Amino acid sequence: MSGSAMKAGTPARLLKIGEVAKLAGVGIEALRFYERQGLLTPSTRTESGYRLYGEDALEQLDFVRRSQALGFSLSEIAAIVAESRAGRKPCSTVRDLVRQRIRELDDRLAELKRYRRELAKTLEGWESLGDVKGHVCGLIESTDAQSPRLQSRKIGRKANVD
Amino acid sequence: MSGSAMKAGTPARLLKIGEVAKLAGVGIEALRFYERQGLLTPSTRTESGYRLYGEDALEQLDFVRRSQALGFSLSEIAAIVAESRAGRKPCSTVRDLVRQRIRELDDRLAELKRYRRELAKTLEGWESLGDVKGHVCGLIESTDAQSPRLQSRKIGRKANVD
DNA sequence: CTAAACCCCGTACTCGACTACAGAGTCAAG
DNA sequence: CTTGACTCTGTAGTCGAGTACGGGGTTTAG
Repeated sequence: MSGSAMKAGTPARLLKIGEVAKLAGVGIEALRFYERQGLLTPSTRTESGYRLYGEDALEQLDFVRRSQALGFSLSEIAAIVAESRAGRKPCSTVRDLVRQRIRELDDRLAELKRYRRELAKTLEGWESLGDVKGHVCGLIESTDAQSPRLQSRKIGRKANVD
Repeated sequence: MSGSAMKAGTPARLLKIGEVAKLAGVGIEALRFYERQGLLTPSTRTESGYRLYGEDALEQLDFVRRSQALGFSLSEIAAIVAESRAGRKPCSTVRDLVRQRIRELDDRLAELKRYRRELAKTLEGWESLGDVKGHVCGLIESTDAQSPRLQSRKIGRKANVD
């Protein structure tokens, strides 16, 4: 990621929050927010209280972003980070987390595929049908005879634990 | 779902909110909420104001639930419902919506698959590596040399429109 | 030296999809 | 007739991941 060209000459320059934000492509407020969540602590502060981040902050941020993308919530990420910072190997914890996430991912993948198929089928149906008016075009009903009883209504992630 | 066995003898019996809730497996509050959102209006009210739903309410709810599962937001669904109730064929609108959703779905599917692969790879790496402590186990970094630069950081659905 | 640009903190707001609660009225069984 | 289950309205709270704002202090370029 274009970051291996500088190695000598830069003795871990400290960045102010705005620079980090710009470099990482996140908002300043997000950085402060991450700090509150224990996700990314500036390595120092100036006399006057300005946050100063080491360049590793960018890596850390990347870690956060990528973990997020992989389906972890900020609090999970925070937990991992905390573990790791406590010197304890977060590996087993993290591994469990990851295993679980993989399982969830598989489920969601399957679901999404099913939905995709349904949508496509529905669409086809309409296309060949011309315009029936009124009634909602039978959007979903009867595309599938087995009523797949969707269990994760919350398509976003992680149905709320009832 | 098991609803074609009653056809004669039941002159579209009216259901009270609690019955609908039970039959549909949603909370009463959710039904009232849906009503506020224009998603499901009871067909009548009693003198005293009790909501009375026809049996089609169950179908409608199913429609809502399934549309949701297919990735539509409640407001999109409401729009569709409104269109259809206005007598105008929502089909073209809906078709566009659906086409778009399919595209989005494909993207998400691809993304998820990629993430899945990454996760699995990471996990493998750990498994073969034993426990390194400190540092976050290289959770993500360097699993993939091409830095897939994730564009939809918001994995939930529909990155906020910048 | 001054003004613009940057940064601080704390609080409050956003959005989506609900859920909870308070206080009051209604309905069916015993 | 009373009790308890059910329903009404309206407002408020939840969760996640931030964003926005107000009222300051600080740094830096000109």
